[in-house]
Amino acid sequence: MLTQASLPSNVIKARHAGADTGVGAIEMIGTMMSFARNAEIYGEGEEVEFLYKVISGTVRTYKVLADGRRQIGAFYLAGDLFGLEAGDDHSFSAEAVSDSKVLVIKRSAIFALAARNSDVARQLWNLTTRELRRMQSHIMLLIKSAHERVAGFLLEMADRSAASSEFDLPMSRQDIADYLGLTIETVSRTLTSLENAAAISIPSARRIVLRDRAALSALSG
Amino acid sequence: MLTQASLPSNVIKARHAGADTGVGAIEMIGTMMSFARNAEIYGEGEEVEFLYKVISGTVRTYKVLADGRRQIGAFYLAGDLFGLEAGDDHSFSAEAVSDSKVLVIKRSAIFALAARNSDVARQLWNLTTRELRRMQSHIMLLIKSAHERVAGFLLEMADRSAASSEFDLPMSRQDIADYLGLTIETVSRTLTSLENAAAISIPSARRIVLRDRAALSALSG
DNA sequence: CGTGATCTTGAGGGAATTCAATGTCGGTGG
DNA sequence: CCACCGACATTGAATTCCCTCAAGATCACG
Repeated sequence: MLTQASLPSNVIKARHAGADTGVGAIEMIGTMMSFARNAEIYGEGEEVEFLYKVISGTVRTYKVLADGRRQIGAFYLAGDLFGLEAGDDHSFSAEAVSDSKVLVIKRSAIFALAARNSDVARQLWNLTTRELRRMQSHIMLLIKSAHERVAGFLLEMADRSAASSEFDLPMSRQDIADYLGLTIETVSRTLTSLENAAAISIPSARRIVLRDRAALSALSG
Repeated sequence: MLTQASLPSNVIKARHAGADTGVGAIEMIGTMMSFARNAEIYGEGEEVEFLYKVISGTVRTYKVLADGRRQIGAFYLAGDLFGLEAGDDHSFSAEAVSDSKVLVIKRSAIFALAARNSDVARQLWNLTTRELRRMQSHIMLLIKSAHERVAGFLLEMADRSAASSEFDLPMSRQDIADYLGLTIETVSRTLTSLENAAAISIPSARRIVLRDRAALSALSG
């Protein structure tokens, strides 16, 4: 356990239920920070200094290619941990999709903790393997057709939301497009098409109701 | 499929230069096995029991969707480690692309070693982060155009080959297509087009000579 | 209400796929 | 030795899917 003296004055000792995410003690020490919509949390190329936990809101990680194309690597919802990357520097940038509260934990504190506490080490490992699985399913999405990608994305978001058959999309169509490797128009048209096929309904642009999960699953390849 | 019974009698204590791959002691104990072209090394859904090091030949990991589409997750060349996955079960299958020799190491032996030897633990971590980076760049490939994917793939293979400007492709066009999320025809056409553009030459189907690496880089997005 | 941002819809074109045929290479048996 | 065969690769033609460019529609917010 770290001593009070070793921490900045504004540290909050926040206690959260860790069982749901399986990460326990890691997030028990950190600083709460707020980020406005579209605010940068960290930038590509910066040193990896912190681990982050989304308390409220949504975060996206992304990379911009030389020609301006943007690829979104992941969306992180409330409860998700992010910021742990391969190597010492961030290969992605992170931004708040909507106004967000994020618990910021010093990486060095975690690694110090992990060295002495095998439970923490295992939690770090769990976090990493979860990230690996996430990337694998992202790859499986990206090889599919537009309909399959969008259907798969909706199912993923539904699984990650509390109420699994009805939820709000925190991100714009552009964000979804950049996550799925499609254009904004294709995303929009595909959503409309899924609605016409009675697989979903879209009471408002950001609200999704799953009407026929089986049809969506079949569509998602 | 491997059985535990096949291991004890013929264990080889193999010593390899570990500096190049940064994995040192991990591969010092294991069993050498040979796999014929297209032979299965492990199957999707099987328990993760071993870690593997390619000694010679090439290995592919892949997943087959319900409708028969195959996605190749990665190619592993001589010197590469593979088989370490998120979770207790393999989410991909692994096959020999060409006749291959593979060093098979018990997972439990490695983890036992890692528990006592922090150097081994760090090597395991390095292996994992390398896998994360590989997946990230795979994702970045998959959002691009066919020309960019193929150009990027060739550059990747060149970097991983000894002679970086001229090399043999161990895998078929179908393998490349399934790795890049394209059809075999598109891969073939794109290679021909790159040759016509004087970026590469293809003395034989499996042989690639990089003629204009700058052009390829530009093409690869 | 206006104004800008976001989203949807339409028309047309281009890129990749599909279906089909031909070409090439390595191995095997006559 | 070489002719044949099967596997692999290339090429062609037509189609489909997604993108681009463009115009409206809707929504959030001052």
